[in-house]
Amino acid sequence: MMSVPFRVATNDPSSQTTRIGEERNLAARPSYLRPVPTASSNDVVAAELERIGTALPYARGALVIEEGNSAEYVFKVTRGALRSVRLLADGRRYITSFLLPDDFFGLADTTVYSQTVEAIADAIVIRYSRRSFEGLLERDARAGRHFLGLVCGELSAAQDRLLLLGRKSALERMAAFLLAMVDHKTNTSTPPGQIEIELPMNRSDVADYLGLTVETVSRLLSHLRSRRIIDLPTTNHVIFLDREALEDICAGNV
Amino acid sequence: MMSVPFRVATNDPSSQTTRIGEERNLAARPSYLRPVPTASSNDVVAAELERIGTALPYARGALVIEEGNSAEYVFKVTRGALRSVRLLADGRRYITSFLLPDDFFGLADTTVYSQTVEAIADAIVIRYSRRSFEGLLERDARAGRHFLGLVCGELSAAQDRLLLLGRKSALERMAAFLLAMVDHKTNTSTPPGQIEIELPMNRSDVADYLGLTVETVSRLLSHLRSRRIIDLPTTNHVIFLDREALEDICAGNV
DNA sequence: CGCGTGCTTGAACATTATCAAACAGTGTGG
DNA sequence: CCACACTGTTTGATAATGTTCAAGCACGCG
Repeated sequence: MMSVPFRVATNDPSSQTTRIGEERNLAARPSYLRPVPTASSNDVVAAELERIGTALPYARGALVIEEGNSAEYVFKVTRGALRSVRLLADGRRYITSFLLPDDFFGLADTTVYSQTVEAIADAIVIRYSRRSFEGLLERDARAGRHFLGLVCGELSAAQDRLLLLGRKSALERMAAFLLAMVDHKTNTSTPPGQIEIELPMNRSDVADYLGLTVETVSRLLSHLRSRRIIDLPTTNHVIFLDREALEDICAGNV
Repeated sequence: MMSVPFRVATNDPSSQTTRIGEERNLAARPSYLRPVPTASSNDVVAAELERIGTALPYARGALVIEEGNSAEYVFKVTRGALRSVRLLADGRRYITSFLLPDDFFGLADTTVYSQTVEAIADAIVIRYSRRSFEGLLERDARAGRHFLGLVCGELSAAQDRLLLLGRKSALERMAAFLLAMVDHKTNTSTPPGQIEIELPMNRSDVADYLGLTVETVSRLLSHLRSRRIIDLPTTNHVIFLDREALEDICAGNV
């Protein structure tokens, strides 16, 4: 019922094998040598992007972009996980989104970054200069449409989260979050009825994502465990014992 | 400090003079007769749009699009005001945005509308068939970039509202809302210190926009009035007596 | 004039935050 | 290798913010 509150992902499986600590410039051939586009829109855009991007590694905790800095680059996650953060003057924090492989970020900020992005696990991101990125959009109408589609998906996800924050209870938010997390892991074809995931973020991050406090998040998870809806063998390892119950909670059937 | 939580507006002053009850098809000349683009990007896109749009009037309370219906059209507000609504099964409601002149809507929904849009005042909207709209994007890279910019702006506004809903108090939300409303009215060049606006929406709409209840909204407005920060000569007429105080509240300085 | 809808105000209540303390896991240094 | 410190998590008690329920008010309309 709920759509996934994470940034939409593209479907190109260009799995980078770059290791942490290594840097690789993907801009190899000059533009006049690139092949004439023949494949599907997404493939062509992906190829164009690869030409102008640079893969960068970030260790857990590292700062990728900082709110207020000049928005010179656009990024795409290849590996790992990051968080996109907005801060208030008095220290209150809100996590706009968790960024996972194939998610873009920095796209919507045309002059200055409106949020800080930090790695919550060792990560690899591909960096594109905004100039070359805009050049791509200028030349290729398909690229524009492609990114329009991506940003529209993000907008739709953001609006789902507005409803979540504006009108749902703490327990409903938690259930929605867990379901979104597990649905994002559709690739892991585990047998139904015994699905499990490893959360890449800590309680504090979950709290700041759901607009709650760490204590409430902890209590809600304990509550779900006591109801045998989930299990928590370790802090970040969640086993889904009763997915339907979560969906009921999500739908408002306490 | 807060960015305006309304949809971004384009800058083309193509003020329609169509009256309520009238319908006008703007697609006059066939595409091969349209002039070669020479003006700025926005102007060209606006001209293209005018060619494929149909102006439609909606009376106060009328339904423009309904959540779940096939997303056949894209719209742009010309006159009046509308609300974009998401509903939960049990009746809880959230207002994603208020739509004012020059705002687009329906853009982000590619297959099915994800929200209901209703007129909260008599309104005129221009309707574009998605097919012709997509055709425009296909042909003209500038159109794609133009709308990418628009949707990015909306995304950024939505993220501001996520922070607002996730981390701000009721009073802070109210102050932010009032400031956003008054800033949206920058065209009315009233003398500083005595700015006033007429709210197009009722208390219930404000509540569903800020994630509060009608009673809380009412109490907050009374509170601000008793503090001589605003005045309310009639229910929807707000006079700003102390804008700085509102900005302080917004910034977290109670 | 009386009804209806939307707004305001009050009192009791619920949910979630805050404050506080204990606990678990991990890495460090003796 | 163990004790210690550090950070993140859990749990409990208390408090605050905002909701719910209830009643009265104001404005517009038949």
